[in-house]
Amino acid sequence: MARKPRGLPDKREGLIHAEQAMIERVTAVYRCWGFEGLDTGAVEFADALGKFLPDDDRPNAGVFALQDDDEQWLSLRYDLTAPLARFAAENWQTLPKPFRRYAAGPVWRNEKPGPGRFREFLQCDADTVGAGGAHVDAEMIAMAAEAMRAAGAGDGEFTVRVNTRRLLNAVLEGIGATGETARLTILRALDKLDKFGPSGVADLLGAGRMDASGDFTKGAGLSIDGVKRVLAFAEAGRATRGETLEALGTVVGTGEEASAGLAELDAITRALEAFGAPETDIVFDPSIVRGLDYYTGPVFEAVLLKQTVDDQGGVVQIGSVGGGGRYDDLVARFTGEKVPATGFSVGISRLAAAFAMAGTIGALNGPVVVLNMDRDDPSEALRLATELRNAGIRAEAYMGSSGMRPQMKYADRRGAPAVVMAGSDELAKGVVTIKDLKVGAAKAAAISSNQEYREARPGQFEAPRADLVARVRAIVEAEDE
RNA sequence: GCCGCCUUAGCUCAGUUGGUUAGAGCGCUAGUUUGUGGAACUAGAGGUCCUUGGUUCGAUCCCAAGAGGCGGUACCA
Repeated sequence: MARKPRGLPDKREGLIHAEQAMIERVTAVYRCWGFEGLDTGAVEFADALGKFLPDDDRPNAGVFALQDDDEQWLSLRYDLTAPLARFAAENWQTLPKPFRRYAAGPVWRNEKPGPGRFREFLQCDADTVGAGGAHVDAEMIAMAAEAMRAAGAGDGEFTVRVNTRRLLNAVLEGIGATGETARLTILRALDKLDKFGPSGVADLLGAGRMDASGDFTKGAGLSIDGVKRVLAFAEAGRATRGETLEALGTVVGTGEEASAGLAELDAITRALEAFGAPETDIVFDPSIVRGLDYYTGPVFEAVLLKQTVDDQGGVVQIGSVGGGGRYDDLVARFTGEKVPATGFSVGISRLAAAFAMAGTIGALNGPVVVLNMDRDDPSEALRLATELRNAGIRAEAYMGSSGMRPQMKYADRRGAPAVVMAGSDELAKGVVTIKDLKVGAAKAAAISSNQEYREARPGQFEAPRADLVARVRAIVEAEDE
């Protein structure tokens, strides 16, 4: 049976093109900000990828893993950050420091896929390794907003939301949540503010929450007062960065970690202003948590606000299309030496999927198709196609064995801007017949009877054989505008 | 992982109270038109009725298990 594992998408021309174009525009932004390219292999030793080592029971939980000849565990990379940490650790001596690189390529996660969620997808990252300080994070944040715009998100279609782990820690400390299990449960609940709203999050912080299928999720078991304080923090986001900072000041308390967190956001604000980052693109959002493990300071997330609808007409919440943050301990795992680092990643596949659902990915033009008018001897079609290609026009001679009508349908389905015909009639007259398919389709819309349609031959004309290239080029160039 | 729903043609779905050749619409391939995309008409191709086991004289239909799909939830480094 021909069947495809889900989450591993087949991509046709239009999507391939959209993703590649997006990668080119995003990496152009990264290069402009001074980052250099780095490619690493798709597979790493499993232990280089972090704590998610394959175990004997479930070697493929989360990551795709396999054993080498010598029985070492290898894994397909699940992001581009862990391989960077491995590379930086291995080559630290010889690298310019701080090391600033970008990378683009596929990553794999063995998780349940859904709309906009894949098991193989493209990411486009930029990271600065070996530099601490809020201005370095602010650079990532400002560049992230620019990258989102380069990727095709317009005014009001996205925001970059920023938070810091320090404030989260301060709040947890403030309500006396010291146990690791409780901390994780609270952070996970916070992260779902977007999804479930304040009352859903309150349930998760308290006793627990029942989902639509009747399944129950146990909550963090906080007191009423604890729930109130955590929610007050999560909902402290305001329209501007300054207002949010002010609101946060009243809910995070006066502890050391709280002050450090506020100072961090304040420093980021000042740097963002220096970078000229638009206030509308970047907000502080205390409910942003991100993944739980390797981030140590500021965390940020790019969210697509643009409304997307699937082919059944249902609204799809795409949500996060990029993320990043500071990870000061990742390189230390290899070298033992603490190396500060921060980075950002655009989820190219998810963004492209969102744009495809929003209908912003247009169909590409196909090649000019030269019809084969002589089943016994296709030479003339081959010659004409060659002549067009030599002139730099994308063209092919029809390679099938069908008659005229299927050949026209073929050209139509390929999105050909034009077809060229040269049968015995044309050869005798020293001409070629050229049909502009787009013009033809437009004219045909006004014709109802088939007989009239056939006689009118809309969009079609004869040209001297010598004018072939010039006449076809005019049609192709008109299409490209 | 857990919960719920689902699985018959490429797609959307009928249908058989368990009976011999399983249907429609759309799509596809072609013809009507030496040699013209859409429309119309005509013809054709395409199915282990998800799989395996059970019950039965007989299963696409009943029972069980499994796989796959969709949605929710958990996890998401």
